[in-house]
Amino acid sequence: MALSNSEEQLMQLLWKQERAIMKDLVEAYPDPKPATTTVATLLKRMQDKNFVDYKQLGRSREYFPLVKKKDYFSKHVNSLIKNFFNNSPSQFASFFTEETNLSKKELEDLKTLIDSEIKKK
Amino acid sequence: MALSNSEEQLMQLLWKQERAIMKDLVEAYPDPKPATTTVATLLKRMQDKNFVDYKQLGRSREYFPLVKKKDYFSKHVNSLIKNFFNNSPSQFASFFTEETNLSKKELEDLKTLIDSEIKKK
DNA sequence: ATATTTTCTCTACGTTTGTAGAACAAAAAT
DNA sequence: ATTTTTGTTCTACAAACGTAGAGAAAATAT
Repeated sequence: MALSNSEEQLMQLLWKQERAIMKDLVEAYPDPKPATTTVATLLKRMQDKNFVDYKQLGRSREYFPLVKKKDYFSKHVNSLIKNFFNNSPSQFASFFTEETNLSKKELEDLKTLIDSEIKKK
Repeated sequence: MALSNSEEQLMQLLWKQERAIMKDLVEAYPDPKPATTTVATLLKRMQDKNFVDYKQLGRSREYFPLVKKKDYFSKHVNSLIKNFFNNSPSQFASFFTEETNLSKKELEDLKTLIDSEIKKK
């Protein structure tokens, strides 16, 4: 099952911290910070969905992600591509290149990168 | 306000058809098709959210999107980039290039495309 | 003219989400 | 030892979602 929006937001914080106890997580929120119980509820639900787990550390729990950001992200992009671009990554790529405002330098870098990818093939 | 998942699915159908009456939309669904009332409800909610409008056409309504697929999509990508790549499109681009399995030809094409973007700057 | 089909609105209902209080346990501070 | 802080679970509750039936109006078919 997928993460809801507010769960995903919390997940971002957890990815950033790698492992964290409740307090750290609550503090990492921008103002207005949610109630601790809110975060607790979210963490619980995320455990049920198998996105996080924890290790009992003395009095409190150290939470950590069970899913890598990269993997999670990949799925997102893939479903975007699937839904919006007829499942064609290259169609997506060209759209992206035209629409996003990359600077000249960024474009050059990207080109270099693509070159090295081509070499790998 | 954003579209929910099932609303977005319907939106995809509408974008594909450009303008469509209820029946067309229901039929465009893959099996199992939802009840017409379900689609009607979704369309209503989408009107409230200002994503679609309709024109009375004889006995029935011809629905059409108020938001371009391109724009809608841009927002998605942008928020992805914001959330996952620290707001750096080029970081996203490199991730994308490495992770997606583009063929050699697709990569070449992309390179050409980037070149023409560079020229525009 | 009457029956049938199409479409729409209203209503509904179980589920998921966003948010948090109450209450309790354990640890830390005094 | 008593108070305070911290973290957790349970419970709650309104809003949003996914889905669709009932009923009415209008168009079409017979």
